[in-house]
Amino acid sequence: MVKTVWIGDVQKGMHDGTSVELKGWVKRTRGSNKIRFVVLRDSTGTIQCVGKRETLGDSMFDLLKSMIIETSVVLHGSIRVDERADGGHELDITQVELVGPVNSERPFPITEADMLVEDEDGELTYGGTEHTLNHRHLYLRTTRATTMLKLRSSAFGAIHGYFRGQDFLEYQAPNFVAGAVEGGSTLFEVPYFGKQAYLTQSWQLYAEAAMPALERLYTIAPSFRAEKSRTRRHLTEFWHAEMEMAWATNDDIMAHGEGVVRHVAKTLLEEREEELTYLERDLELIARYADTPYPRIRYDEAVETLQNKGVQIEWGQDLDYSKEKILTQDFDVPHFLTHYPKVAKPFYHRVDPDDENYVLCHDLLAPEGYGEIIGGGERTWSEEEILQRIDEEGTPREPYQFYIDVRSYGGVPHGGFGLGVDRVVSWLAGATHIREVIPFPRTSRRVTP
RNA sequence: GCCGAUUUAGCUUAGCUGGUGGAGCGUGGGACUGUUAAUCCCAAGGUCGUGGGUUCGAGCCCCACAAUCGGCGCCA
Repeated sequence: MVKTVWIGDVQKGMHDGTSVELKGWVKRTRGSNKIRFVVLRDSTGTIQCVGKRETLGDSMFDLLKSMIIETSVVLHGSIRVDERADGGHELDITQVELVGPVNSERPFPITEADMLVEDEDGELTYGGTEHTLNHRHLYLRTTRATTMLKLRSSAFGAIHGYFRGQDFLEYQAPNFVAGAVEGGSTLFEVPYFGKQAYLTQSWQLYAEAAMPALERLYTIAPSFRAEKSRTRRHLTEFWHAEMEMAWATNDDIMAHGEGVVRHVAKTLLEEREEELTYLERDLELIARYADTPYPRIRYDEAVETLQNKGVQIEWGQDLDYSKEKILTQDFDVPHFLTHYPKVAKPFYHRVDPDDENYVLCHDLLAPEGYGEIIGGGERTWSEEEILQRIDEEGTPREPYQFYIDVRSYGGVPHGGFGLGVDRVVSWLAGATHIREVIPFPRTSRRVTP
């Protein structure tokens, strides 16, 4: 039963002239009553398989003819180099085994036409129709979806590789929580044995609790935010790569943020050149994201730049997406925005000791209009300061008692960041929408399938 | 929460000033071919999102509702 021959390897020339059995799914068929071409697909690629009536015999040839799109099959035969076949290799079929049939009255509902839908501006959109979203479980088999999932896998691997290579420990926090990290309005409420619980928005508060124990820690875990955002960069459930580090400054943390993003870009180039090429990504561009240092500018400079460009903005205002987009136009690699005004950020950000109007924080903005991919900074670490900041904001102390306690027993300077993994993949893949890079996207209007 | 748009066959769509709907893909049948999203012929498949209104007559005009999509705010 174990599969030993992979189509990707066949197309690399690893089985030329040998007899093999190929297991996979029918992607497409064409042919006549005498010769039949079956394009077979597996997770590693596609290959054209040829069957002739005169060699297969009538019953097996008719069986081959009955295999419609997405039928699962085992095809036996020999591999031959053939320029006429896409990919350069071909299987001469000698035996046909039907594994899982497809009922022709209910054929595979995703067709080529679904892949090539133009919006009003003539731009192609992918998998964004109601039909493809309703059939997401089947849409995943399409080349584009599979390609995205491969990039995603490599990105996850790269993040783990980066942090483990830097001696960070992987650490898990609960997903049921009692308090908010961000604003309370974006919490998903969950009934919890007669009490009110929420789905976590971030691993951070629990990571800070473990910071004095582990000192360098990270995770990749889902976070949940009940934002009714309707944009191409928002999900209600997204995968959050977060790190927390003791004895670290804002600059130290940014260095890791830059390090991990560049490492993801580098890994995709190494592991997924074929997929990036399929997506028509400019490999030199990705190489630049991997090799070039990311500039750091302060909030004040950003505001000044925007004002010089004639954008209406006042000091103290948060930088929304439209303004981020104008800023990113000046950069061809991601760049950091640092030192936001205290009034624009929540209590856990540490106030800059050099100027109490600012906090020691940073956002990393991706180019090409993809926007914020990292938010992080130094944490308010002394007990007095955290109590003062919580009270200032009018946030109740009670749900955060454990968070305050951490500071009562040997608090130290520390910080960390959260990275939107889906956003990073979306950006590096050049996706038209973030839902392209996650198998079952959760948005404000969809939880199914 | 705000703004805009869409809804016609399983899917993608065309539809003229209002006069009972065309195509491509897919599916079935046939022809033909070392085919490349094959090609050619034929067939099945539509209460035009739902409800109401205007009209002699509504896919098309008006109202309501629903679903979906796109953008903004907010964020990763």
